[in-house]
Amino acid sequence: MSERPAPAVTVSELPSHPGVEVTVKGWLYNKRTGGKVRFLILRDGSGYVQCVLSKAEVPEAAWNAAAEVTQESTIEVRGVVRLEPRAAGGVELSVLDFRILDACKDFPITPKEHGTDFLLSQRHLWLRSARQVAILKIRSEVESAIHDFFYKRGYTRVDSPILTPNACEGTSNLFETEYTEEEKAYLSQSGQLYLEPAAAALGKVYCFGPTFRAEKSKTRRHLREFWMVEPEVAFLEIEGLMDLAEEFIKELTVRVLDRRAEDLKRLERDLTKLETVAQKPFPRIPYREAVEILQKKGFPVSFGDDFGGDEETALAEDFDTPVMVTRYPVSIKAFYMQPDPADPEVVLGLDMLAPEGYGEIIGGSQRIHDHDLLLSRIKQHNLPIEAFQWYLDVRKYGTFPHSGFGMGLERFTAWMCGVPHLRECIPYPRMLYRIYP
RNA sequence: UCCGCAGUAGCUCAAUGGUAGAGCAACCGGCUGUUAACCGGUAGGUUGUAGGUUCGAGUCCUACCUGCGGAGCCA
Repeated sequence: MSERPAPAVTVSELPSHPGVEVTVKGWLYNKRTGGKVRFLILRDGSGYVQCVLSKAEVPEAAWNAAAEVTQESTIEVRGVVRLEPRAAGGVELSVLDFRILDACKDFPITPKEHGTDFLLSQRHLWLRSARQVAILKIRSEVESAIHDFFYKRGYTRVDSPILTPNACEGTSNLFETEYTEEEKAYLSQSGQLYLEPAAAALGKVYCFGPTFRAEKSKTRRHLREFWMVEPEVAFLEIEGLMDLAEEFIKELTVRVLDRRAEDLKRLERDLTKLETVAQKPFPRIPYREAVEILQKKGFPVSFGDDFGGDEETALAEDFDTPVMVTRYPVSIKAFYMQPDPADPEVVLGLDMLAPEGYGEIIGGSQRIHDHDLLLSRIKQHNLPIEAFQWYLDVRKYGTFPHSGFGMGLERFTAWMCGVPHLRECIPYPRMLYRIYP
């Protein structure tokens, strides 16, 4: 490169430096070569810029390097920023000098179609592609928005343990690991039970971290390791919980629309579908009504049946916002959910179903706060009372009504992005029979 | 775990039971503005594995392996 100094900038900063000579470092995304003019598309993580080399205006070494450079080679470009309507993004670099920092040979992922098996085995390299970059940026935006949402409202983040001594809810399969020679430990499948005592200490709390489910699920809506955010609030009851969940989803959606519109466009997401979400109230349908709706649609369901994916989609398809289904039968929900005093066959719980077939993004409930009722539920579910003694203590020492929900980060992100499969919404997906890379 | 589908060049896919092919990537050459650029050329193969049927198997049969889609479960 020339000895002339030029400020180093990122691609995202280029539009604010028109006419200025700058240096950009990154990787070659694609190139198009001609006899007198050559185009190099540079990516640096912040964006993409087309670098234009004219044979007459660059050193011969730079001109030749532009012909040789291969996809994903590390490169350095010195050039003048020019506003150019012919270039994607509206800005390009008129190159003064160019050099290859490291020549990349045979990058496996070419700018053509690939199958998912191949791409997943190359996930560490797949991350570099434009679509994956956009999804990861949106995921990161959602994570920040989650923390901001709770911080603004006076919540304290309480990290729940990942190693736990037993099943939190006693139902799903857990990943088992050796804790000591005598004792097993299990990877957490929910922070909720640990958050309830924390709510007694801090009032409004939330946890946000990885969650593990060892079920042998093989669907687009499941991962074995995923991230879940779980608020838990003292003295909050079911109606307030529904308000919180709705406010939460709306705020996250608006945040993504405001700050990541460009990434959504790259994913060809229909923005109007997300804008609607922020503007309209979310319908709240009691389970008993939901059963009637499904029966009218021809589903053979009756009170006491749980809803599968098809039923969820059928319920959600009538609305262009998420819909909350509330007050499920006691028999199909977790042991800790508070029965409805007005209708003891159902619990004060909610599932929020996203539109466009994205399914359940939130599940939550008011928790049982009566010690003896919770104790009888633990017995009914054949759970070991000793293991839940500490959990019962929340009801023993100054009990209080409280509620919380869990939201799956990847499911929400998938819906925002309009991506059909969760595996693209986490950097390194862990799925049944796939843990590499 | 169950049901269904698939496995051919680095990648994406073709090939009636009868000589394994194309596009992209790679390599060589051409092109003054390209937008997954284009044009010409070169090279690239134990058709997932093992067995079977047949004069002859990528193709038909059996088993296994791997992956994909879905169910159950859930976020």
